Amino acid sequence: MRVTISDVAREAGVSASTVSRVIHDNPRISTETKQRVQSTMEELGYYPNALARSLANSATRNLGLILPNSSENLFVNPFFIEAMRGIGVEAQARGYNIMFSFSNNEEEEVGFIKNYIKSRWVDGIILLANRENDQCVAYLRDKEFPFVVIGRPDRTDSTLWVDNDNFHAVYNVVNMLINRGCRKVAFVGGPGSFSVTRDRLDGYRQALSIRGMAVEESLIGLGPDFSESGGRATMEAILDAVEPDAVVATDDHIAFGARDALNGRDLEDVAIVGFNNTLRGRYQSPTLTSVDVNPAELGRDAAALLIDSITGDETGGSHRIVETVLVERESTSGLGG
Amino acid sequence: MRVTISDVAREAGVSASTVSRVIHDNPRISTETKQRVQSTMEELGYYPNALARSLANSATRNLGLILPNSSENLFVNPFFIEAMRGIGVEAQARGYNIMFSFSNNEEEEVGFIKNYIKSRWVDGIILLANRENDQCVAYLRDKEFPFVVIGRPDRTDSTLWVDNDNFHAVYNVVNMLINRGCRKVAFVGGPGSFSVTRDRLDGYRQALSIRGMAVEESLIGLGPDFSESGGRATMEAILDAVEPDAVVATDDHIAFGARDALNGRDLEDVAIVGFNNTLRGRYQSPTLTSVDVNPAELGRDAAALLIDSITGDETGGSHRIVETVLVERESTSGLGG
DNA sequence: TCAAGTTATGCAAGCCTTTGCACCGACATT
DNA sequence: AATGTCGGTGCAAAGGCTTGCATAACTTGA
Repeated sequence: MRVTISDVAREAGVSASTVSRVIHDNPRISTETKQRVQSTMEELGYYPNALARSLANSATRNLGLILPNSSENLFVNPFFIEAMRGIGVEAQARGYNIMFSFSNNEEEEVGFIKNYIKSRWVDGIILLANRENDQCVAYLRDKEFPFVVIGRPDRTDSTLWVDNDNFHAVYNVVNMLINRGCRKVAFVGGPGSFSVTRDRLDGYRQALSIRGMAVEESLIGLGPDFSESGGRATMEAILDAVEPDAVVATDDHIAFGARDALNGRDLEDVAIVGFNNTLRGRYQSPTLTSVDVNPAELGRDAAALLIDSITGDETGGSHRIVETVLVERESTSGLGG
Repeated sequence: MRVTISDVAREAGVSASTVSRVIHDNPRISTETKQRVQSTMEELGYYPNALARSLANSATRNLGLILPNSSENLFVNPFFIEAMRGIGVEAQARGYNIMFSFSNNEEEEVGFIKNYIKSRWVDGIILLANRENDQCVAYLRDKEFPFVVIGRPDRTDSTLWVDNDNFHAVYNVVNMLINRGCRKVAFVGGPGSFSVTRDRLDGYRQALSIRGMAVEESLIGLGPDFSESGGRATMEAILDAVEPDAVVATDDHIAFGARDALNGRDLEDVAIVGFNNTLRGRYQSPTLTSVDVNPAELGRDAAALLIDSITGDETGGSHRIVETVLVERESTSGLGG
């Protein structure tokens, strides 16, 4: 039989409440009693039953993590595992456990969330997906259950979120390209329905404007997804109208597709910058300059924000912005300094 | 306030025990009562509290997943996320939740396991690491706590495990290489302390023997780790003694290192086969033939085995072997049919 | 010397379900 | 008519911890 709080109490000659207060370091316990109880706990090898504890104070110190549509090729990039690592490390450091679910569609995601909440397994939920008009967000908001979104949500009020400064990231990239002599920078994005795409496009436009360069709409293309084939098609469409000297793609896979299209027209010298710093970009020749969005940090901050909110610490605000890092490789090395 | 079992009981005019029995579909409840209670539950939106339930029957329907040393570059290959997906999908399908921890070293891993067990959060544990002489395994065995290992453990008695048939996988690869005309097949492995390395080496030796070819020890090299640099050094050492016409490496990264060494001596035509079917192998030119170890299946089987064991279903045996698949690409395309 | 504080601790209810055992009424049996 | 059987329910304990309130012993102050 397992040793319980009352075993400790009996052995130490006190009541269970006293033992409980010792565990929680309640100041109303005398030093002497505290020490006696502590050594008794040690002696008996007492370890609190988390279930009973959670039941008593309706808080589990568990967080639920909802991973998006698992079948997607999203898993080929290190974003998810890295984000999970960031979340895990932060949570562990603060005494929280993580439960995760893989879902195949939005409906399933909502189902998992519902189950987590109703069965009372978790104190808060982390969403690793940031679709527009997200049902999960809607549900959580409706239930007023603590949650945090990685990626900027549709409505930023009354929602915790963590994201990169996507505007600024692209702004800097475009600025760098202009500094190095590029004059016709194309933008190849993913779906415009994602805030990440819109923010990056805004950064692109702004950078050109600030430098007094006209924004040519024919240099801008948005694809149907974040895939290589989407990038290829989008790039082709741009190339039918105009010939750029540099391309900013909102994902490495899109960038590879774009490069394919460029190569098909013997435009091997066009500079390319991608996003997400994938392993493939690091190895496939020529290696790809890419913006690292720092997924581990995104995860860490998301967990921190959520835990703060659960514990009532609102000093951290409602969101965090994580720095991006431009990793330069061969795909931009042909440019001047 | 949340609706509890006694709310339902009161509303339906029965006792809480009856409601509980209805939930568990106890045959001793009359059909009439059952239906009345069910509609009352529906009406009130009752959802059982998992904590109270777990406390009452000392079973949580949670599984703990221990991920190995997170800082390792192991995460660059899709093995982990895929294995996690397999585990997650199987567990979910059977009504189990997964809790995970990232740890930095073996000691931390044991700490997490200890916490999971003592705080009673989980009913079983899945180890995604398979070191030799693993402290986690030792601890779990000592506590007689249900667990499963992905990768063959040191002692296979009284332990659940899931692995590939590594012997057979390499046996087949070597056989294929011989069939296509190779006569000097080198073996570049990771540390010999891992069973996976030893099994694969055995398969290599056996394949040669069966075909009546002598095993030249100078064609065999084991490296210090599973890294690219390790593979390079090991290959160099082999090349100092003999010139192979094909190489079997026990990991794609090792294979890339080996290729580097070969290229350094202008041996671009040597065929190479790796393991783990990494994304990099798929894209870095020339693309790499590799053995896919089917990590999602490994995860799925591990979860299934563990859950069976927890629920007392021993019919599935104590281990499962997952098929591997050879994915042929350019690195072996120069060979004859 | 007595009321009013303090300080240290215990009591018991509460968190929510599960389940062994007891019970009750109805019907069958002799 | 007395006894046995059995289907259908309820009681209450158990699972282990937390916490508001009560209480007892001691101080303090007037």
